Amino acid sequence: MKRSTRQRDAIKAVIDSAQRPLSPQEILDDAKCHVEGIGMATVYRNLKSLVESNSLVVVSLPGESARYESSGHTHHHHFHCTHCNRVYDVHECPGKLLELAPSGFTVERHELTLYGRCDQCAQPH
Amino acid sequence: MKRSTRQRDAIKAVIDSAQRPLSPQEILDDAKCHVEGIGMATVYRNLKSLVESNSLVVVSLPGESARYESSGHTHHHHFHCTHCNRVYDVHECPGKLLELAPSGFTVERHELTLYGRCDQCAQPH
DNA sequence: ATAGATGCAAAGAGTTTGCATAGGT
DNA sequence: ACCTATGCAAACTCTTTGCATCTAT
Repeated sequence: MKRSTRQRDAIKAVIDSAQRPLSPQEILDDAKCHVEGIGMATVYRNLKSLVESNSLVVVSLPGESARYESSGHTHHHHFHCTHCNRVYDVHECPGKLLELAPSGFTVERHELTLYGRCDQCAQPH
Repeated sequence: MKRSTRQRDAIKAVIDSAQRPLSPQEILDDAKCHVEGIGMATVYRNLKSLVESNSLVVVSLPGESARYESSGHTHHHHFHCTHCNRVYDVHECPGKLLELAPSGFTVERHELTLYGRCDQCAQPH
């Protein structure tokens, strides 16, 4: 039932080759290099179905709209550059988070977002 | 320059007396009990200025639109119960987050959200 | 009296949906 | 040939802004 189209292939290719989670707009811009004329509605529709089929995961950061990255990545967090607004993967994890919650609470999952400047936006002097 | 109006006072009162961060819609609904006819634009305008004057802080959780709570709380994180959907404050903090980012990156701030079951929703059986 | 604040409605920004057509199988 | 996927535009939701009016000082 899932057909292979140039648009869908381009969207997957763009996300799979990205080193960081991409916004729908970034995906559209990159996909246009592969398929001229591709529209935003197609991006959104494919993102939705690719998430449903577990090919992609949604990256939700506080106060941000959704970004998307390939599934199958190991547990990681994100670094949000306050200057260029790009989001990077952070593979380190503080761990020991189970103990942070009040007693009686069970921690199943956690999300950590770091904010600051990425290497390309290092603080000017 | 900042005048005291019934609308602004109502908005502050609603947030200050809340036990949890409130969405703009919740704030509007509650404020209508104090000032009939108050509009959403007034809520947004006041939220913005109250945040700028540090009377309120924005609570951003992944995938959620902004909520607002009184400022003056110390640094804390949030526990989001996956069962009852309530959000609790978590005052513990893992610390040592500066070292998690890739080299060349500067960490200025962080947000941590824990997901699981709160004490009232403890795993059945 | 004056300048900031309000309510309404319209404008934006981001995302979703309806519909006719293109295109995979 | 069939039926899904696409592109466009309109619809929707959330938030912001323009403007005439109101109101706290």
